[in-house]
Amino acid sequence: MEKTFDSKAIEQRIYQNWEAKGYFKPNGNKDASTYCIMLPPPNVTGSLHMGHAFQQTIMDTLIRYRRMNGDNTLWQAGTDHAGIATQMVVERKIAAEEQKTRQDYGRDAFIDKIWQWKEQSGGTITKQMRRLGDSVDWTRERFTMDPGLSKAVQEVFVRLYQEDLIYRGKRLVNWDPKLRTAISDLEVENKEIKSHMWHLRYPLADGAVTNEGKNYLVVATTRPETMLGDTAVAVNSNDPRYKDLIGKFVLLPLVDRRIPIVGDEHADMEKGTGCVKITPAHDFNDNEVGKRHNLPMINILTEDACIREEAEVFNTNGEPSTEYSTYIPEEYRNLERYAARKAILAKFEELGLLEKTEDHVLQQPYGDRGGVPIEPMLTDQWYVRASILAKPAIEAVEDGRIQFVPKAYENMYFAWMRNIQDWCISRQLWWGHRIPAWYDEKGNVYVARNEEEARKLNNLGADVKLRQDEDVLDTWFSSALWTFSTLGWPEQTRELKTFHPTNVLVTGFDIIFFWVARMIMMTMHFMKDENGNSQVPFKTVYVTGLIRDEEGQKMSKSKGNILDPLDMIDGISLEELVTKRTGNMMQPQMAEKIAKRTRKQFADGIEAHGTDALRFTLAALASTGRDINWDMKRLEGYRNFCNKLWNASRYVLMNAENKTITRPDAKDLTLADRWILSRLQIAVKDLRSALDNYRFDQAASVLYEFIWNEFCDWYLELTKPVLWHGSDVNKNATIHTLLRVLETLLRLAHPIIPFITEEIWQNVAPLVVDNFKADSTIMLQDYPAYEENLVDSKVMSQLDFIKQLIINVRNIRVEVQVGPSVKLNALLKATEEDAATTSANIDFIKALANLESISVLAADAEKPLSITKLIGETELLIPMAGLIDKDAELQRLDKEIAKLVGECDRINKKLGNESFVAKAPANVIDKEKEKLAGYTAQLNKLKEQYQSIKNL
RNA sequence: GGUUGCUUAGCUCAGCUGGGAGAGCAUCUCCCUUACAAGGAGAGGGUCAUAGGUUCGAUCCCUAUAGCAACCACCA
Repeated sequence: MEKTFDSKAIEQRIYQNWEAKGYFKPNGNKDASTYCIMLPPPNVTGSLHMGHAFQQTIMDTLIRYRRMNGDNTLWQAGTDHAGIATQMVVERKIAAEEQKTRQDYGRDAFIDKIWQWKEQSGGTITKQMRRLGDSVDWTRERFTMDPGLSKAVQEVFVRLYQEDLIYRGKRLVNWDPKLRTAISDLEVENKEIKSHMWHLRYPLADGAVTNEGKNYLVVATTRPETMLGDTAVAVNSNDPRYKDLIGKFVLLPLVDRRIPIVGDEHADMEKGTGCVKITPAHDFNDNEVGKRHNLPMINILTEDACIREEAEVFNTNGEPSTEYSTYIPEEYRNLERYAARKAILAKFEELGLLEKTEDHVLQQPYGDRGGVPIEPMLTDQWYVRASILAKPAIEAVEDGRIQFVPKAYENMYFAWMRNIQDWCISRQLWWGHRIPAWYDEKGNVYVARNEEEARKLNNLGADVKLRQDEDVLDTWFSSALWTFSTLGWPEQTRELKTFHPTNVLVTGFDIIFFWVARMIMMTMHFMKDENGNSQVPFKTVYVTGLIRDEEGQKMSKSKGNILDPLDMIDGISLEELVTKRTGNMMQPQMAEKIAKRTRKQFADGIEAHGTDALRFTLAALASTGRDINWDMKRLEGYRNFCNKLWNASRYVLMNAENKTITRPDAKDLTLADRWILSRLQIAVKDLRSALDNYRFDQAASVLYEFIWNEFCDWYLELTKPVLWHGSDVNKNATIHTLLRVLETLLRLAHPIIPFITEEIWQNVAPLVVDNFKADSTIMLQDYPAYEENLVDSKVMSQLDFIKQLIINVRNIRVEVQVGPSVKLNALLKATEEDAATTSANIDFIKALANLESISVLAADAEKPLSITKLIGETELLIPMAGLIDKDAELQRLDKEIAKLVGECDRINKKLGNESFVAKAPANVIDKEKEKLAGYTAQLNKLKEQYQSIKNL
């Protein structure tokens, strides 16, 4: 074996073997319990980021753990077509390479182009998942636009429509003028921007005047350009300044539109001027006001947010209306919205109608994909009546059929679900599931699984021309069906029956609303058990935090702080890293800054750490669902840990080499052997409990602690005296124990660090596993079970004493500055038990503490001048008359005595406190008393030592 | 504006139902000892954000404050 673990070469070889042998498939055991995790489908053309690596490490750990437990285990994987994101990528690509738009291509050709792109780049992320060691059943990989899944989407749409849970309507939606599509509320991000508040004068009509005698009202607005679509001015009905004007009219400047003054609670007397311009077609609040007052809606914008040549006028129900003129002054026509704003403000100024301009900070809604301000826009869209579907979905979490880990996220879920708005599911895109609705020439709509069915169901003859709805569905519509569509629904497949409901969903909190909530709603509506009760999609939602950079910043391309998990695994040179971070940027001006920072932070690039180190780090950081600030040091530490395990294994294998090792008699085991076997059981117990409770951080620390601090630091050292000087039976017993413990802990650690454990196991298992089969794999071995009867607490306390003894000798060496190579003589004034332990294990003690001799003094023996330490009630003495630095030793003892006196005082005070004695529980009082007794005994011995040294 | 979470060693974070705080990294000292210098043996380091309260006892429970973060809503 090499001195270090060559992760790159070994990992890929191992993974290929696993996959080729079909180890990732369910075992099909009908008697076993089933365990299923659905991979949140990543964007098919995307690539792996830290969040994926994090979540997948957790999923793979759970899956491997369950698989080793014998469960019939399925990790279902697949990818998402990611409608907007993918379409944008391809649009950018054809723009850059061919100077073409999707319209140049035409719908069908453009979609073909996307499919080509998908074929070409679609494998990236699944390849990366393989590098992570993900044990997903690749034979069942799915894609949201597969025929099967598309059928599920269609079926769900049609059924929901038939149940009146999907409807079409002309409503105000969040419109992305760059992508020219509607988006859902969730896809809107508010950004704080500096802008202005403009106060505009609207002249009163019919000679009306305000209380103050003015012949105009002043409205305050941040969006003056929308005034072209105003259909009212609202004032508060209780506002003494204006209430008399309610029912009168203003004459809207520029278009001379006579519009009413209405009284509405929306107008806040405290804010602005108290008068609000009402633009029902371009503002959500105004739209509500419009409904309350039966106001017409005037759409003045095109789908790319330019001023129309002619407005569209609708009545309050969205039907075309002639109540107002569609006239728009020529000077504003076709102006982009912000140019229009400028022009309109200029005109108001010119007319003397711009009363004032104030600085104003406002939250402006932006499309999360397009990155431009969204525009509330009056369009025909499809909606899901989410509030109805939400009801059972809320109940399922309330009554615990679905549990969130950490639980705190349930509140977030409830808050959103209890106030859920209808979900706009149509998108004016080309890439996605086309809406299965057809229109005849009169505009009647027919929803069906296909055109033929539409005709048949509605008795439409061949002479009726039908055209399919142009729009596609929101990507999240198909992802919402993920748990059952991937298993074959609407067919009643065996997989669906076996694996649904699934067990755990591992995902980020950022998509609880986008995905988790909608998945629960859709699944519970469509999936029923044999009794007709709703099935949940999963029983547990494990919510991870976000992985941020070392400064706590979100990782993003534009910030140039992205870390690629593959680079942590394989390493990357500085130049490549800089190129990667600065290449293909949306804002090239940032490139220099990013390059500079990257060069500073990663002066030597990134070293290869191996998959296992990355996975172990991610597990160790997975604590409470909090965000994680990524720390390269942590990764290095755990890479060292993997190396430690590797070298410990080398030690074990070197000692087992060319020897016939047989199962030893129990009596031939040394104390150290028996101790590590006990200690191993405790690790097994702790690790199982950590994994059962989704505490991957605890699992990692149990492994780290056991492997490094117990197995390597103590046990391996304790085996050396046996292997070098011990009897043959002891040697055999110790080597056997080394192999047995190593083999067990490899299985224990395998779910988190699969590669290194497999590689070592292949060498260790043949030496210790009964009936070892040549082509077996660690991933299908039994996960270690806790065996309580193997835990010997007496052995553990004996070894604990030995450890303390050795540590104290080492401490003395440092205190008196005697190097570790100098052999010392030690004496003990020991309790009967400690004396027995010492003499039975004298070789261990002598070897690890590097002692020439150690002997137990008789109870009444004179104590020679020594440096002395206390181990419980036993005194350790190192006679070293000439070596003692009297002052230093006295000082040290002083310090220790003072500390103990302090402790004793505190406890005495506590025990003297009447209310403490009266009210504290008995066991707490006993504990304090015990402590006091112990401290007092120690104190006395220390004082004795102090005296003897002082008398020197 | 509302909600939730966070504030513990220089850094990153654990700390289960209240009984005088732990890890890794970093720092300091000594050691290339036949598994490992990506190592070994030791050491130092904390008013548990602040102020009140409940309690015999508070890092933990309650209230308020400050700072940070996220989410939701809204600002015409």
